[in-house]
Amino acid sequence: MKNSFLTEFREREYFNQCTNSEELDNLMHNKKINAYIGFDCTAQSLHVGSLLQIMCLRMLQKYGHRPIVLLGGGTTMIGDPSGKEETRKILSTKEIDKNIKNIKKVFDIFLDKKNIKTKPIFVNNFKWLGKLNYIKFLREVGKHFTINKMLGFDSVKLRLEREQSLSYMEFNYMILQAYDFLELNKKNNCVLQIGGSDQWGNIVNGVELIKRSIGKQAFGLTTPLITLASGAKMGKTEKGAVWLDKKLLSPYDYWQFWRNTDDRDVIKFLKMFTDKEITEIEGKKNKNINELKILLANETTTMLHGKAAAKKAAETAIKTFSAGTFGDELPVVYIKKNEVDRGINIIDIVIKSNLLKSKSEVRRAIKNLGIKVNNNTVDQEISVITINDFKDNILKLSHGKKNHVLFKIAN
RNA sequence: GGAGGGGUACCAAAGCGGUCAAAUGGGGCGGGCUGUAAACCCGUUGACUUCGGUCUUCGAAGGUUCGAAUCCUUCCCCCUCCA
Repeated sequence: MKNSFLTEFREREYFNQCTNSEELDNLMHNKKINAYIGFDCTAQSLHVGSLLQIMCLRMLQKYGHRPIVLLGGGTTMIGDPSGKEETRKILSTKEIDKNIKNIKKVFDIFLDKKNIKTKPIFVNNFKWLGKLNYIKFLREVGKHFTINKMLGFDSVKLRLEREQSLSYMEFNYMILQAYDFLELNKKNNCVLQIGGSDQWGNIVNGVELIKRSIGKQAFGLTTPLITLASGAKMGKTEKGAVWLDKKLLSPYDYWQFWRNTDDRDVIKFLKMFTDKEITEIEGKKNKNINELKILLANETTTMLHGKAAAKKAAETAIKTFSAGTFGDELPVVYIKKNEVDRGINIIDIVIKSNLLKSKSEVRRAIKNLGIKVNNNTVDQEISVITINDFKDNILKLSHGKKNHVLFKIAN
Protein backbone atom coordinates (compact mmCIF):
# COMPACT_ATOMS: atom_id res chain seq x y z
CA MET A 1 0.00 0.00 0.00
CA LYS A 2 2.15 2.82 -1.20
CA ASN A 3 -0.38 5.05 -2.76
CA SER A 4 -2.52 7.05 -0.49
CA PHE A 5 -5.40 7.23 -2.93
CA LEU A 6 -6.11 3.54 -2.93
CA THR A 7 -5.27 3.29 0.73
CA GLU A 8 -7.80 5.87 1.67
CA PHE A 9 -10.18 4.43 -0.87
CA ARG A 10 -10.05 1.20 1.08
CA GLU A 11 -10.12 2.81 4.49
CA ARG A 12 -13.28 4.64 3.66
CA GLU A 13 -14.88 1.41 2.52
CA TYR A 14 -15.17 2.54 -1.07
CA PHE A 15 -13.38 -0.50 -2.38
CA ASN A 16 -15.20 -3.39 -3.95
CA GLN A 17 -13.17 -4.77 -6.84
CA CYS A 18 -10.27 -3.70 -8.99
CA THR A 19 -8.98 -5.17 -12.23
CA ASN A 20 -5.42 -4.93 -10.97
CA SER A 21 -5.05 -3.04 -7.74
CA GLU A 22 -1.31 -3.47 -7.36
CA GLU A 23 -0.44 -1.98 -10.68
CA LEU A 24 -3.02 0.71 -10.34
CA ASP A 25 -1.54 1.54 -6.99
CA ASN A 26 1.92 1.84 -8.54
CA LEU A 27 0.66 3.93 -11.38
CA MET A 28 -1.23 6.35 -9.19
CA HIS A 29 1.72 6.60 -6.91
CA ASN A 30 4.12 7.53 -9.68
CA LYS A 31 2.02 9.87 -11.70
CA LYS A 32 -1.19 11.78 -11.78
CA ILE A 33 -3.83 10.14 -13.84
CA ASN A 34 -7.16 10.91 -15.43
CA ALA A 35 -10.06 8.79 -14.28
CA TYR A 36 -13.70 8.79 -15.19
CA ILE A 37 -17.08 7.94 -13.83
CA GLY A 38 -20.18 7.89 -15.95
CA PHE A 39 -23.50 9.14 -14.67
CA ASP A 40 -26.91 8.19 -15.78
CA CYS A 41 -29.05 11.07 -16.96
CA THR A 42 -32.47 9.50 -16.84
CA ALA A 43 -33.61 11.72 -13.98
CA GLN A 44 -33.62 15.46 -13.56
CA SER A 45 -30.99 15.34 -10.88
CA LEU A 46 -28.83 12.92 -8.96
CA HIS A 47 -29.72 11.45 -5.59
CA VAL A 48 -27.70 10.03 -2.72
CA GLY A 49 -27.33 6.81 -4.67
CA SER A 50 -24.70 8.64 -6.71
CA LEU A 51 -23.07 10.32 -3.77
CA LEU A 52 -20.46 7.64 -3.23
CA GLN A 53 -19.35 8.03 -6.83
CA ILE A 54 -19.11 11.77 -6.36
CA MET A 55 -17.02 11.26 -3.25
CA CYS A 56 -14.66 9.15 -5.35
CA LEU A 57 -14.20 12.03 -7.74
CA ARG A 58 -13.45 14.33 -4.85
CA MET A 59 -10.88 11.91 -3.56
CA LEU A 60 -9.19 11.79 -6.95
CA GLN A 61 -8.81 15.54 -6.73
CA LYS A 62 -7.55 15.31 -3.21
CA TYR A 63 -4.62 13.22 -4.42
CA GLY A 64 -3.93 15.36 -7.44
CA HIS A 65 -5.63 13.26 -10.08
CA ARG A 66 -8.05 14.62 -12.59
CA PRO A 67 -11.66 13.46 -12.65
CA ILE A 68 -13.56 13.14 -15.87
CA VAL A 69 -17.31 13.33 -15.48
CA LEU A 70 -19.13 11.57 -18.23
CA LEU A 71 -22.72 12.65 -18.51
CA GLY A 72 -24.04 9.99 -20.74
CA GLY A 73 -26.23 11.72 -23.22
CA GLY A 74 -25.60 8.90 -25.64
CA THR A 75 -25.89 5.92 -23.35
CA THR A 76 -28.89 7.35 -21.52
CA MET A 77 -30.67 7.09 -24.84
CA ILE A 78 -30.16 3.35 -24.70
CA GLY A 79 -30.63 2.61 -21.01
CA ASP A 80 -28.34 0.46 -18.95
CA PRO A 81 -29.88 -2.94 -18.27
CA SER A 82 -27.56 -3.57 -15.30
CA GLY A 83 -29.54 -4.19 -12.18
CA LYS A 84 -32.76 -3.42 -13.93
CA GLU A 85 -35.48 -5.94 -14.30
CA GLU A 86 -37.32 -4.10 -16.96
CA THR A 87 -36.58 -1.98 -19.94
CA ARG A 88 -36.47 1.64 -19.01
CA LYS A 89 -38.50 4.32 -20.53
CA ILE A 90 -36.84 5.89 -23.49
CA LEU A 91 -36.28 9.58 -23.03
CA SER A 92 -36.18 12.16 -25.74
CA THR A 93 -32.94 13.96 -26.48
CA LYS A 94 -34.54 17.14 -25.27
CA GLU A 95 -35.30 15.69 -21.86
CA ILE A 96 -31.83 14.22 -21.61
CA ASP A 97 -30.17 17.52 -22.44
CA LYS A 98 -32.23 19.23 -19.82
CA ASN A 99 -31.27 16.60 -17.27
CA ILE A 100 -27.61 16.88 -18.10
CA LYS A 101 -27.67 20.62 -17.59
CA ASN A 102 -29.21 20.26 -14.18
CA ILE A 103 -27.05 17.35 -13.10
CA LYS A 104 -23.92 19.25 -13.98
CA LYS A 105 -24.76 21.72 -11.23
CA VAL A 106 -24.25 19.00 -8.66
CA PHE A 107 -20.65 18.57 -9.75
CA ASP A 108 -20.09 22.29 -9.71
CA ILE A 109 -20.87 22.11 -6.03
CA PHE A 110 -18.90 19.03 -5.08
CA LEU A 111 -15.81 19.35 -7.25
CA ASP A 112 -13.03 21.85 -7.06
CA LYS A 113 -12.64 23.88 -10.23
CA LYS A 114 -9.93 26.23 -9.14
CA ASN A 115 -6.92 23.97 -9.23
CA ILE A 116 -5.94 23.79 -12.90
CA LYS A 117 -4.24 20.43 -12.45
CA THR A 118 -7.27 18.66 -11.08
CA LYS A 119 -10.03 20.66 -12.70
CA PRO A 120 -12.71 18.22 -13.81
CA ILE A 121 -13.37 17.55 -17.45
CA PHE A 122 -16.99 17.16 -18.45
CA VAL A 123 -17.79 15.05 -21.45
CA ASN A 124 -20.97 13.92 -23.11
CA ASN A 125 -20.68 10.66 -24.95
CA PHE A 126 -23.37 11.68 -27.38
CA LYS A 127 -20.60 13.60 -29.05
CA TRP A 128 -19.01 10.39 -30.31
CA LEU A 129 -21.77 7.85 -29.95
CA GLY A 130 -24.18 10.06 -31.83
CA LYS A 131 -22.19 9.91 -35.02
CA LEU A 132 -21.06 6.32 -35.02
CA ASN A 133 -21.15 4.52 -38.30
CA TYR A 134 -22.76 1.16 -37.71
CA ILE A 135 -20.73 -0.94 -40.12
CA LYS A 136 -17.50 0.69 -39.11
CA PHE A 137 -18.35 0.26 -35.46
CA LEU A 138 -19.10 -3.42 -35.88
CA ARG A 139 -15.84 -4.01 -37.71
CA GLU A 140 -13.66 -2.07 -35.33
CA VAL A 141 -15.31 -2.58 -31.98
CA GLY A 142 -17.84 -5.33 -32.40
CA LYS A 143 -15.25 -7.85 -33.47
CA HIS A 144 -13.64 -7.72 -30.04
CA PHE A 145 -16.76 -8.92 -28.32
CA THR A 146 -18.00 -12.46 -28.34
CA ILE A 147 -21.63 -13.19 -27.78
CA ASN A 148 -20.61 -16.20 -25.72
CA LYS A 149 -18.98 -13.96 -23.21
CA MET A 150 -21.58 -11.26 -23.25
CA LEU A 151 -24.24 -13.78 -22.40
CA GLY A 152 -22.33 -14.56 -19.26
CA PHE A 153 -22.43 -11.07 -17.82
CA ASP A 154 -24.77 -10.60 -14.92
CA SER A 155 -26.68 -7.78 -16.50
CA VAL A 156 -27.57 -10.05 -19.39
CA LYS A 157 -27.66 -13.35 -17.58
CA LEU A 158 -30.11 -12.23 -14.93
CA ARG A 159 -32.52 -10.92 -17.48
CA LEU A 160 -32.32 -14.09 -19.48
CA GLU A 161 -32.62 -16.33 -16.46
CA ARG A 162 -35.68 -14.53 -15.28
CA GLU A 163 -37.04 -14.78 -18.74
CA GLN A 164 -37.47 -11.08 -18.93
CA SER A 165 -37.05 -9.64 -22.33
CA LEU A 166 -33.83 -7.87 -23.11
CA SER A 167 -33.92 -5.84 -26.24
CA TYR A 168 -31.09 -5.82 -28.72
CA MET A 169 -30.75 -2.15 -28.01
CA GLU A 170 -30.04 -2.75 -24.34
CA PHE A 171 -27.85 -5.70 -25.13
CA ASN A 172 -25.56 -3.25 -26.86
CA TYR A 173 -25.25 -1.02 -23.85
CA MET A 174 -22.13 -2.65 -22.51
CA ILE A 175 -20.37 -2.36 -25.81
CA LEU A 176 -21.14 1.32 -25.94
CA GLN A 177 -19.87 1.84 -22.44
CA ALA A 178 -16.71 -0.05 -23.31
CA TYR A 179 -16.35 2.15 -26.34
CA ASP A 180 -16.72 5.24 -24.16
CA PHE A 181 -13.76 4.13 -22.12
CA LEU A 182 -11.71 3.51 -25.26
CA GLU A 183 -12.62 6.91 -26.59
CA LEU A 184 -11.72 8.65 -23.34
CA ASN A 185 -8.49 6.70 -23.21
CA LYS A 186 -7.53 7.89 -26.66
CA LYS A 187 -8.70 11.47 -26.40
CA ASN A 188 -8.22 12.29 -22.73
CA ASN A 189 -5.63 9.77 -21.71
CA CYS A 190 -8.08 8.30 -19.24
CA VAL A 191 -6.73 5.11 -17.71
CA LEU A 192 -9.21 4.36 -14.97
CA GLN A 193 -12.93 3.94 -14.80
CA ILE A 194 -14.67 3.87 -11.45
CA GLY A 195 -18.24 2.78 -10.92
CA GLY A 196 -20.66 0.98 -8.70
CA SER A 197 -20.33 -2.77 -8.33
CA ASP A 198 -23.16 -3.27 -10.79
CA GLN A 199 -20.93 -1.67 -13.39
CA TRP A 200 -18.17 -4.24 -13.04
CA GLY A 201 -19.02 -6.11 -16.21
CA ASN A 202 -19.30 -2.97 -18.26
CA ILE A 203 -16.05 -1.63 -16.90
CA VAL A 204 -14.12 -4.84 -17.50
CA ASN A 205 -15.32 -4.83 -21.06
CA GLY A 206 -13.87 -1.39 -21.52
CA VAL A 207 -10.54 -2.39 -20.04
CA GLU A 208 -10.38 -5.38 -22.35
CA LEU A 209 -11.43 -3.41 -25.38
CA ILE A 210 -8.63 -0.93 -24.80
CA LYS A 211 -6.14 -3.72 -24.47
CA ARG A 212 -7.28 -5.55 -27.58
CA SER A 213 -7.78 -2.67 -29.90
CA ILE A 214 -4.86 -0.42 -29.03
CA GLY A 215 -2.79 -2.61 -26.74
CA LYS A 216 -2.84 -0.29 -23.76
CA GLN A 217 -3.45 -1.06 -20.16
CA ALA A 218 -6.36 0.53 -18.37
CA PHE A 219 -7.94 -0.11 -15.01
CA GLY A 220 -11.34 -0.61 -13.52
CA LEU A 221 -12.33 0.02 -9.93
CA THR A 222 -15.71 -0.46 -8.31
CA THR A 223 -17.44 0.63 -5.15
CA PRO A 224 -19.75 -1.61 -3.16
CA LEU A 225 -23.48 -1.39 -3.23
CA ILE A 226 -24.38 0.33 0.00
CA THR A 227 -26.97 -1.51 1.97
CA LEU A 228 -28.30 -0.23 5.21
CA ALA A 229 -28.08 -2.18 8.40
CA SER A 230 -31.78 -2.77 7.99
CA GLY A 231 -31.11 -4.48 4.69
CA ALA A 232 -32.80 -1.86 2.57
CA LYS A 233 -31.12 -0.04 -0.26
CA MET A 234 -29.76 3.29 0.71
CA GLY A 235 -31.33 6.49 -0.42
CA LYS A 236 -35.00 5.84 -0.45
CA THR A 237 -37.27 7.35 2.12
CA GLU A 238 -40.97 7.55 2.50
CA LYS A 239 -40.88 10.81 0.62
CA GLY A 240 -39.06 9.30 -2.31
CA ALA A 241 -35.53 9.77 -3.53
CA VAL A 242 -33.06 11.81 -1.54
CA TRP A 243 -32.13 14.33 -4.20
CA LEU A 244 -28.96 16.33 -4.30
CA ASP A 245 -30.89 19.36 -5.42
CA LYS A 246 -32.54 21.82 -3.11
CA LYS A 247 -35.37 22.33 -5.54
CA LEU A 248 -36.28 18.67 -5.21
CA LEU A 249 -35.40 18.15 -1.56
CA SER A 250 -34.99 20.97 0.90
CA PRO A 251 -31.75 21.31 2.89
CA TYR A 252 -33.79 20.65 6.00
CA ASP A 253 -35.09 17.35 4.65
CA TYR A 254 -31.63 16.45 3.47
CA TRP A 255 -30.30 17.15 6.93
CA GLN A 256 -33.09 15.07 8.43
CA PHE A 257 -32.27 12.18 6.14
CA TRP A 258 -28.78 11.95 7.59
CA ARG A 259 -29.94 12.69 11.10
CA ASN A 260 -32.20 9.63 10.91
CA THR A 261 -29.42 7.25 9.99
CA ASP A 262 -29.59 3.85 11.65
CA ASP A 263 -27.18 3.65 14.62
CA ARG A 264 -25.27 0.84 13.00
CA ASP A 265 -24.53 2.85 9.87
CA VAL A 266 -23.34 6.09 11.39
CA ILE A 267 -19.60 5.43 11.53
CA LYS A 268 -19.62 3.94 8.08
CA PHE A 269 -21.43 6.94 6.67
CA LEU A 270 -19.09 9.36 8.37
CA LYS A 271 -16.25 7.60 6.60
CA MET A 272 -18.00 7.45 3.29
CA PHE A 273 -19.70 10.77 3.02
CA THR A 274 -17.72 13.31 4.98
CA ASP A 275 -14.25 14.78 4.70
CA LYS A 276 -13.45 14.04 8.31
CA GLU A 277 -10.18 12.20 8.70
CA ILE A 278 -10.44 8.49 9.33
CA THR A 279 -8.48 8.71 12.56
CA GLU A 280 -10.77 11.44 13.80
CA ILE A 281 -13.83 9.34 13.01
CA GLU A 282 -12.35 6.28 14.67
CA GLY A 283 -11.67 8.38 17.72
CA LYS A 284 -15.30 9.33 17.99
CA LYS A 285 -16.62 5.80 17.99
CA ASN A 286 -17.65 5.90 21.60
CA LYS A 287 -19.17 9.32 21.50
CA ASN A 288 -22.87 9.83 22.00
CA ILE A 289 -24.54 8.34 18.97
CA ASN A 290 -26.95 11.22 18.55
CA GLU A 291 -24.15 13.72 18.51
CA LEU A 292 -22.48 11.68 15.80
CA LYS A 293 -25.67 11.70 13.78
CA ILE A 294 -25.86 15.45 14.07
CA LEU A 295 -22.24 15.69 13.02
CA LEU A 296 -22.99 13.51 10.03
CA ALA A 297 -26.00 15.61 9.08
CA ASN A 298 -24.08 18.84 9.48
CA GLU A 299 -21.13 17.67 7.44
CA THR A 300 -23.11 16.24 4.57
CA THR A 301 -25.51 19.15 4.40
CA THR A 302 -22.70 21.67 4.50
CA MET A 303 -20.97 19.90 1.66
CA LEU A 304 -24.04 20.09 -0.54
CA HIS A 305 -26.00 23.14 0.55
CA GLY A 306 -23.42 25.20 2.38
CA LYS A 307 -22.69 26.05 5.95
CA ALA A 308 -25.52 28.51 6.42
CA ALA A 309 -28.17 26.10 5.20
CA ALA A 310 -26.81 23.31 7.38
CA LYS A 311 -26.84 25.55 10.41
CA LYS A 312 -30.39 26.63 9.76
CA ALA A 313 -31.48 23.03 9.29
CA ALA A 314 -29.85 22.03 12.54
CA GLU A 315 -31.49 24.88 14.40
CA THR A 316 -34.87 24.07 12.98
CA ALA A 317 -34.44 20.48 14.05
CA ILE A 318 -33.60 21.48 17.60
CA LYS A 319 -36.59 23.76 17.81
CA THR A 320 -38.91 21.23 16.30
CA PHE A 321 -37.82 18.20 18.25
CA SER A 322 -36.30 19.43 21.46
CA ALA A 323 -37.86 22.78 22.20
CA GLY A 324 -41.30 21.88 20.91
CA THR A 325 -41.53 25.10 18.97
CA PHE A 326 -40.60 25.45 15.35
CA GLY A 327 -37.82 26.71 13.15
CA ASP A 328 -38.10 28.65 9.95
CA GLU A 329 -36.79 25.87 7.75
CA LEU A 330 -40.06 24.02 7.95
CA PRO A 331 -42.17 24.20 4.81
CA VAL A 332 -44.54 27.14 4.82
CA VAL A 333 -47.99 27.33 3.29
CA TYR A 334 -49.76 30.65 3.01
CA ILE A 335 -53.44 30.88 3.62
CA LYS A 336 -55.84 33.73 3.00
CA LYS A 337 -57.21 35.65 5.92
CA ASN A 338 -60.82 35.44 4.84
CA GLU A 339 -60.53 31.66 4.59
CA VAL A 340 -59.37 31.54 8.17
CA ASP A 341 -62.11 33.92 9.25
CA ARG A 342 -64.66 31.59 7.79
CA GLY A 343 -63.11 28.69 9.68
CA ILE A 344 -61.43 25.75 7.99
CA ASN A 345 -62.19 22.14 8.64
CA ILE A 346 -59.19 20.21 9.92
CA ILE A 347 -59.40 17.76 7.03
CA ASP A 348 -59.23 20.52 4.46
CA ILE A 349 -56.28 22.22 6.02
CA VAL A 350 -54.30 18.99 6.15
CA ILE A 351 -54.99 18.49 2.46
CA LYS A 352 -53.85 22.05 1.82
CA SER A 353 -50.62 21.35 3.67
CA ASN A 354 -49.81 18.43 1.36
CA LEU A 355 -48.92 16.34 4.38
CA LEU A 356 -51.46 13.81 3.17
CA LYS A 357 -53.04 13.31 -0.19
CA SER A 358 -56.63 12.23 0.31
CA LYS A 359 -59.37 12.99 2.75
CA SER A 360 -59.61 9.33 3.68
CA GLU A 361 -55.97 9.36 4.66
CA VAL A 362 -56.57 12.39 6.82
CA ARG A 363 -59.55 10.78 8.52
CA ARG A 364 -57.51 7.70 9.19
CA ALA A 365 -54.61 9.74 10.53
CA ILE A 366 -56.93 11.58 12.88
CA LYS A 367 -58.38 8.31 14.05
CA ASN A 368 -54.87 7.06 14.73
CA LEU A 369 -54.07 10.25 16.62
CA GLY A 370 -51.44 11.23 14.11
CA ILE A 371 -52.48 14.81 13.42
CA LYS A 372 -51.46 17.68 15.64
CA VAL A 373 -52.23 21.38 15.58
CA ASN A 374 -49.67 23.41 17.50
CA ASN A 375 -48.57 20.18 19.18
CA ASN A 376 -52.06 19.33 20.34
CA THR A 377 -53.46 16.07 19.09
CA VAL A 378 -56.60 16.39 17.01
CA ASP A 379 -59.15 13.78 18.01
CA GLN A 380 -62.18 14.97 16.10
CA GLU A 381 -62.41 15.01 12.38
CA ILE A 382 -64.99 17.74 12.57
CA SER A 383 -62.61 20.12 14.30
CA VAL A 384 -62.47 23.55 12.79
CA ILE A 385 -59.44 25.78 12.58
CA THR A 386 -60.06 29.41 13.37
CA ILE A 387 -58.05 32.54 13.82
CA ASN A 388 -57.64 31.63 17.48
CA ASP A 389 -55.44 28.72 16.51
CA PHE A 390 -52.90 31.06 14.98
CA LYS A 391 -50.26 32.45 17.24
CA ASP A 392 -48.42 35.42 15.85
CA ASN A 393 -49.97 34.61 12.52
CA ILE A 394 -48.52 31.12 12.49
CA LEU A 395 -50.00 27.69 12.96
CA LYS A 396 -48.00 24.50 13.09
CA LEU A 397 -49.62 21.45 11.59
CA SER A 398 -48.00 18.05 12.09
CA HIS A 399 -48.45 14.56 10.78
CA GLY A 400 -46.58 12.16 12.98
CA LYS A 401 -43.46 13.29 14.74
CA LYS A 402 -41.41 14.26 11.79
CA ASN A 403 -43.66 15.95 9.29
CA HIS A 404 -44.50 19.54 9.97
CA VAL A 405 -45.88 22.42 7.98
CA LEU A 406 -46.29 26.02 9.04
CA PHE A 407 -49.35 27.95 7.97
CA LYS A 408 -49.04 31.68 7.72
CA ILE A 409 -51.84 34.09 7.08
CA ALA A 410 -51.56 36.17 3.96
CA ASN A 411 -53.91 39.01 3.22
C1' G B 1 -46.19 -24.02 -35.01
C1' G B 2 -48.29 -27.92 -31.04
C1' A B 3 -49.63 -28.99 -25.64
C1' G B 4 -50.32 -27.06 -20.86
C1' G B 5 -50.02 -23.06 -16.75
C1' G B 6 -50.85 -18.09 -15.47
C1' G B 7 -52.07 -12.41 -15.32
C1' U B 8 -55.58 -10.17 -8.27
C1' A B 9 -54.22 -3.91 -4.58
C1' C B 10 -47.16 -0.95 -3.50
C1' C B 11 -44.83 -6.20 -3.77
C1' A B 12 -45.55 -11.51 -2.92
C1' A B 13 -49.67 -14.58 -2.68
C1' A B 14 -54.94 -16.69 -1.45
C1' G B 15 -59.87 -16.49 -3.26
C1' C B 16 -62.65 -19.55 -8.14
C1' G B 17 -70.91 -17.48 -8.44
C1' G B 18 -73.50 -13.89 -3.45
C1' U B 19 -71.19 -13.29 3.50
C1' C B 20 -65.20 -9.74 -1.51
C1' A B 21 -62.95 -3.27 -1.22
C1' A B 22 -61.00 -8.87 -1.72
C1' A B 23 -57.52 -13.74 3.42
C1' U B 24 -52.30 -13.84 4.77
C1' G B 25 -47.14 -12.08 4.68
C1' G B 26 -43.78 -8.14 3.41
C1' G B 27 -43.48 -2.98 2.73
C1' G B 28 -45.72 1.91 3.94
C1' C B 29 -48.16 5.17 7.42
C1' G B 30 -49.77 6.38 12.52
C1' G B 31 -49.60 5.32 17.91
C1' G B 32 -46.86 3.19 22.30
C1' C B 33 -41.84 2.33 24.36
C1' U B 34 -37.23 5.24 23.40
C1' G B 35 -32.83 8.66 21.66
C1' U B 36 -35.91 12.11 15.63
C1' A B 37 -32.17 4.84 16.36
C1' A B 38 -32.94 -0.51 16.37
C1' A B 39 -36.01 -4.31 18.33
C1' C B 40 -40.78 -5.12 20.13
C1' C B 41 -46.22 -4.22 20.84
C1' C B 42 -50.92 -1.99 18.92
C1' G B 43 -53.72 0.29 15.05
C1' U B 44 -54.16 1.32 9.89
C1' U B 45 -53.35 0.60 4.52
C1' G B 46 -58.99 2.25 -2.85
C1' A B 47 -61.81 7.13 -3.24
C1' C B 48 -65.88 10.14 -1.60
C1' U B 49 -69.38 10.51 2.40
C1' U B 50 -74.64 14.15 5.57
C1' C B 51 -71.11 7.74 8.53
C1' G B 52 -76.91 5.46 6.34
C1' G B 53 -74.08 4.42 2.35
C1' U B 54 -72.25 5.75 -2.70
C1' C B 55 -68.60 5.23 -6.59
C1' U B 56 -64.23 2.88 -8.92
C1' U B 57 -60.96 -1.66 -8.74
C1' C B 58 -58.93 -8.47 -9.53
C1' G B 59 -54.79 -8.15 -17.83
C1' A B 60 -58.63 -5.71 -21.98
C1' A B 61 -63.35 -5.75 -24.31
C1' G B 62 -67.90 -8.10 -24.63
C1' G B 63 -71.61 -11.85 -22.78
C1' U B 64 -74.48 -15.29 -19.23
C1' U B 65 -76.85 -14.25 -14.39
C1' C B 66 -81.28 -11.11 -9.85
C1' G B 67 -75.88 -11.11 -8.67
C1' A B 68 -69.11 -12.15 -11.43
C1' A B 69 -62.30 -11.42 -9.21
C1' U B 70 -64.93 -16.11 -9.74
C1' C B 71 -68.77 -18.98 -15.53
C1' C B 72 -68.59 -18.21 -21.28
C1' U B 73 -66.42 -15.69 -25.90
C1' U B 74 -62.71 -12.86 -28.28
C1' C B 75 -58.23 -10.25 -27.76
C1' C B 76 -53.43 -8.80 -25.37
C1' C B 77 -49.26 -10.21 -22.34
C1' C B 78 -46.14 -13.72 -19.48
C1' C B 79 -44.30 -18.66 -18.18
C1' U B 80 -43.37 -24.32 -18.80
C1' C B 81 -42.77 -28.43 -22.04
C1' C B 82 -42.50 -30.26 -27.16
C1' A B 83 -41.16 -28.98 -32.52
